[in-house]
Amino acid sequence: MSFLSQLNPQQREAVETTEGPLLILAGAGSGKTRVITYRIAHLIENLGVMPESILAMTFTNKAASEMVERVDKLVGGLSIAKPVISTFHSFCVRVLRRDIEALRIPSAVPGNPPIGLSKQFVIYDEADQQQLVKSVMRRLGIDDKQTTPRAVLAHISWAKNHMLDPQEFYLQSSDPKTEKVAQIYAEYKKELAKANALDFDDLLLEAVRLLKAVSEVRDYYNRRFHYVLVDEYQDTNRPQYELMRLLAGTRHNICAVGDEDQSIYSWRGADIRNILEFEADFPEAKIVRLEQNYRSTQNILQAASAVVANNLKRKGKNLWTSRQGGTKVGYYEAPDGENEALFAADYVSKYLRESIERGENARAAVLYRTNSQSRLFEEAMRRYQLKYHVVGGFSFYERAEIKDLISYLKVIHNVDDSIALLRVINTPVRGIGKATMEILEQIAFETGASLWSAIGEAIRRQLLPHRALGALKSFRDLIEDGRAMLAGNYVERLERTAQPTWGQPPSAVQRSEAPQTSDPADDQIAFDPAAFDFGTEDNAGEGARATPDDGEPFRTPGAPASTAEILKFLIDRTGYIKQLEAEDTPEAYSRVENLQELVNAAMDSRDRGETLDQFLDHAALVSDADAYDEHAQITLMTLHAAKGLEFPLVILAGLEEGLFPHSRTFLQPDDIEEERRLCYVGMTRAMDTLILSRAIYRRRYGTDLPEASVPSRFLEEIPPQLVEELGVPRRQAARTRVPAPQTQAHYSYEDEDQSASWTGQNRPPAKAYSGRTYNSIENIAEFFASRGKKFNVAKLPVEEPKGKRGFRPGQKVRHPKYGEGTVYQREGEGDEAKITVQFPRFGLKKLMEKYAQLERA
DNA sequence: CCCTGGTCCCAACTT
DNA sequence: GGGACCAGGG
Repeated sequence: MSFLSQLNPQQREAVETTEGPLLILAGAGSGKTRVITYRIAHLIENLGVMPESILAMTFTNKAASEMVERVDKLVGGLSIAKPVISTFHSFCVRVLRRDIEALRIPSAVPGNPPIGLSKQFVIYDEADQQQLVKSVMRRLGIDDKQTTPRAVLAHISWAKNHMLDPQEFYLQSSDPKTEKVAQIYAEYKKELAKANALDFDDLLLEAVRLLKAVSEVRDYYNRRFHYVLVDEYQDTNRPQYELMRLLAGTRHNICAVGDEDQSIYSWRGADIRNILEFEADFPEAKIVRLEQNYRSTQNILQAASAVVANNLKRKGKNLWTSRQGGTKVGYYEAPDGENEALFAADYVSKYLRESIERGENARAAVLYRTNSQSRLFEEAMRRYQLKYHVVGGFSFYERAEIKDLISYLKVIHNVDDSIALLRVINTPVRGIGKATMEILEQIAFETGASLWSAIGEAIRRQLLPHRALGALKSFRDLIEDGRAMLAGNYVERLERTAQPTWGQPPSAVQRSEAPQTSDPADDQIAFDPAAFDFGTEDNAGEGARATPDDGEPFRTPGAPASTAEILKFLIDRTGYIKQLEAEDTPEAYSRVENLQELVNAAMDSRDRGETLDQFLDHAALVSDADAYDEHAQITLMTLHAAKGLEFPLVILAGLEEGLFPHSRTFLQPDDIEEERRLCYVGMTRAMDTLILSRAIYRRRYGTDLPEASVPSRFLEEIPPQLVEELGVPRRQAARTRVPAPQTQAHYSYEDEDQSASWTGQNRPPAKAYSGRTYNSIENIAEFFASRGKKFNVAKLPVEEPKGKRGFRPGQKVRHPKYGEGTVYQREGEGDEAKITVQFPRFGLKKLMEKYAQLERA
């Protein structure tokens, strides 16, 4: 009971109103998360509600895990049962994995399998979706120059977010272009079904459809969950809204928390009406407003409020803070983007140093509108030797090598996943080229089956040249072996096929054991937590592997192999890592490291007792925002990713018309309002200091000449008395000529006398990035690798060439095209021999000795 | 059949 | 700044 005394009267009212619909309008920094977690704790501790009958839904995994942690602190140790705190998407995946087969309908043809997805469905990410749309468009003969797959996908997603199926979408389309999109949408949907796959939007849609269509399933959840909380309610879309209503059942114990001023996801289908019309949906609803801000100073709050006050579509509120005054909002006008970034680095480093000296919370964030802005800030931070953390951009699971291996797992998990299959069928190359693939696709199309079936068909009916068939067979064997490992009958398969293809056969005692059925206790009493394992762990029932057994592939013979074991098998058998190591470039080694990291992730997953499909779900559902590290001193991220966070210092960069607000939003007044809310979100992240900045000249694409920018309209919306201009007087900006592209020296502060400017004494070190001099070739390669660039370091000649006819390093040779050169290196033997030759005019060339018509010179 | 280099075209936010 | 695609050489 004691923790309730830590709340203000409004917060307390929100916490103690447990029955019936409740809308909590929580202004920025008003203690929203605190209210949600205390409310859960109150239900459990004071009212004796069973934890597992509480469901809280958030948007990001990060928000969910923070909530879990905080609830744990409040009621920790009280009970093993836990409330279910999950993202919408993860929740839906769990619901679907359990019961999606209830949506199946029997086939019209007796004996045929039922129509509809199986529990083994896979989740398609954006890249997968694009591939699929592209192939559909190709087949329909639609020119992808005029209508890009990207644009089509955006339309499809829009339709899904508004719960329109292809027919409905077609009926409402008014122009030929949209009609075409509807046609693609219909085909796309069929293809997904064929692949036993769902895209992100489907996860929500299908869960809603399931709950609507199957009353047993709905009843199950209604018996199970008595209290439902929804976080970030302003950002829910139509399917999420319906899901919430379905889960609320007849009890209507629904608690929605949100702030209409922070609605920033309308492009994802978020419907601000959900929050504005909550009372209409639930007439008996109670509304509590949290208007005391505990985060920001008065100056910051006033400035932010003044901006958002220009919006028409809002309920309006009066946020107040007891933190009177505070430093003014800073505004810095940089001559260009590079300077803006250097200013930020300079300011942050000074700020952090001073904070640390005063023993204060030393954390800062640079926020921007678009991910591509991060590059300049990263470079500036490195120049100042500051450690920073970037949220977003390229995520781990988007790396090519990671996607390759994940795709292998996907195919093993579900052979009909044609998109994954396409990705790996010739990766690493095994001689399955374009011609072969065209025939396979033809077969698949004609038989109406997946590519996998087409492979079987092609082999059975000998529809391809010998060599292609061989390659296909070896691919099929690889996948079948993986599947056998997964099913736990690898040994049987080995004995049956009598050709051990991989390493040494596991020293296993053969045991015929059916692949574990995932959930034998499907229909249990409503509140057995084990029956519905939403928790973070505790799947550790019957099927779980024993202790970790790194090193040896099989400790439990005959049992299904873990994801990690299958991964190791794949890496070994495909020679993926070996091939990378042979490349012998910094980039290749960093890929190897990534793969090792993937195996580690799989081991962690196994230790949590997860199965392959759970591992794949995780890989599909982790997001960039989840990579946020709260201990990092400096964080760079987009405004969207910053939602829900707070920092003592916030630098909000790129306040320019066209960038922020973004040019794509100019046409629609509603879109501009959303940009303004985004600005509000950004400004209210700041606790003590808020700096806004803008570049007078900005380069749009790497090489183009910089363009002059117009200050963002949001700047003018801030009352001038709250703002203080920082740094360089205007004359300096005027003096700045349009810089020639890529001339680093121009921006170094030593160039111009700016001792009186904002740079103060804290000059950037003269050395290049991270203070290292990159003078040797290895260093340069390392530098490029650290920036994700390709840079091949020629291997020093170490081996003695053995070939009798071969050319030796040092020899002079003549090439018909490149002229005379000197042999630098020789690799491989016989037909495989490659020699690297230094040509005076053309540089290093790696040539196949067999083909290149080299002569002695 | 694979690899490289050149060219074209794109570039908002994210579960 | 970079991904996708294509042509040409090995």
